[in-house]
Amino acid sequence: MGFKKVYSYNLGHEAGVSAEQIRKDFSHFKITGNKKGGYEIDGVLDKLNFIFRKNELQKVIIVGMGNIGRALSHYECGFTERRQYIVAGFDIDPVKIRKTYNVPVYHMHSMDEYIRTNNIQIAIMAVPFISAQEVCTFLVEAGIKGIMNFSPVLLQVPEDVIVNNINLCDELEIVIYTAVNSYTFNENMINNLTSQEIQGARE
Amino acid sequence: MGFKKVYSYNLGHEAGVSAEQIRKDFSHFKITGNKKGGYEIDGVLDKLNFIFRKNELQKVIIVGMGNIGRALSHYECGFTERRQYIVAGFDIDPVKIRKTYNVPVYHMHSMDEYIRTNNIQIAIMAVPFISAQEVCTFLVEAGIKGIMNFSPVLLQVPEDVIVNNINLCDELEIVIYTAVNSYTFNENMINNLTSQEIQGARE
DNA sequence: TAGATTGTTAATCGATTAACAATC
DNA sequence: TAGATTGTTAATCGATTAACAATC
Repeated sequence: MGFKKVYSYNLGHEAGVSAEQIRKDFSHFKITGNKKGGYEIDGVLDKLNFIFRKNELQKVIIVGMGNIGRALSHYECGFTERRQYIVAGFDIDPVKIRKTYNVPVYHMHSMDEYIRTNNIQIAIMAVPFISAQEVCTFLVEAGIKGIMNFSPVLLQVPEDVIVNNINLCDELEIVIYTAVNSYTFNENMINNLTSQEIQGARE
Repeated sequence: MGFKKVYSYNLGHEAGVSAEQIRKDFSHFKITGNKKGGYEIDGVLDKLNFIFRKNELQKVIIVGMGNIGRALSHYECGFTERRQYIVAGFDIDPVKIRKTYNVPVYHMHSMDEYIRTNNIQIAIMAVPFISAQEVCTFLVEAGIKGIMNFSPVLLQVPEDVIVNNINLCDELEIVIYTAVNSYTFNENMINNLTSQEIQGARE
C-alpha cells in the first residue's frame, strides 16, 4: 500500500488484539523493530512467511467427500493464497469418485499408497461419526502428522500427531447459547427449576 | 444404555476433560449429584437440555449460498438432532436462488422482512470477504443477535451481538504449523536466518 | 462402618495486560 | 533534545488442577 513501516498498535488494531500481544509474539520469534520507527513491513512479512513455511507448498488431502469435504475442495482459492493445496480427495462411495470436482477423487483403497508416494503429512477428515476413528488410525499408520477433524469424535492418536477438532454444530450452539441467553438467562433460573418445567423441557 | 448413574470421571473421560472440570461446570449450573452415587443420567440430561434451550426450536438462516453455505444447508441432520433448524438461505445470485436445496433460498432483498416476520435471531454468514461487513450491519439492524461468521473479517458489531468467527484457512494453517514444525522447528532457526534464506523464502 | 464420590476451597499455571526503562 | 515506540519485566486475571472435608 506504499507504506514501509508499521507500528505494533496498527497491527494489533487490524488483528483485533492488543499492541502488547503483537510485540510479545514478534519478540518470541525474534522479529525486531526499531525503538522509534516501528517494524519494517517487508521484513516482517518475510519472516512470518518463513516461520509459517509459506515458501513450501503444503499438500493436503481430504478424506470423505460429503458436503463438507466437497465444500472444502471448492474452497481452493482461500487455501491456495496461502500455498495450502488440496491435492486429492478420497471416499468409499463409487458415485462420488466418478464425479468431477476441483480435485481428483480416489477410492480409499488407494489412499495408503498415495500418502506414502506423495509424502502427504496433513489430512482433512470429514467422514461419518461411525468410521472416524478407523479412518484416523489408518491415516496415522500411513504417515499423516496433522489432522483437521470435522467429525464429532475425540480421535485417539499418538502424541506426535496433531488433531484440530472443528465441530460446526458445537460452534453454532455456542452462538445460540451466548446470544439468546445473554438477555434472558440468569443463574436463579436453574435454582428454581420445578420438576414440571424440567418435564416440559423433556418433551 | 441401561445405566442410571454416571460419575464425573466417566463424563470427563468421554468429553476429554478432567473430572474436576465436570464437577465444577455442573456446580455452576446447580446440577447436583450424590456424594456416593454420582449423577442421575436422566436428571442431568433434562437440566442440560433446559440450559441449552433444547426444548426450544432454534431457527437459523444462512446468508451466502456458496460452497460453505450450501454444505451447511445439507448438514441439516447434524443440526436437527440438536433442534437447530436452518429455515432459509439468502443470496444475491439469481442462479443460486432458483436452485433447489434442502432449504428455500431467497434473494437478499427479502431478508430483512423474513428476519422480522419470523423473529430470527441467529445467522450463519458465508459471504465473500468484500461484502461481509455490509451484510453484517444489515443483519444486526434487522434484529440478528448472534452470527456464526465464516468470512475472514473482523466484524464490527454492537456489544450485545455475539460473533463466533470460524476461519477454515486459519484452522488448517494451525494444523500444518504445529504438525510440521513440531519436529523440524527450533528457536534458533529464526536467530540464524541469513538474508539469503529470507530472500529464498520470498520466492 | 469403610470406601468412594461429590462440591468447594486453595494452589498452580499460563496467558493477557500494565508498566516502564531503553533508545531511536 | 523531546517524543514515540520497542522489548521485557512485573502485575493481574482467569482458568485449570489439586486437595480435601463432607457425606452418601
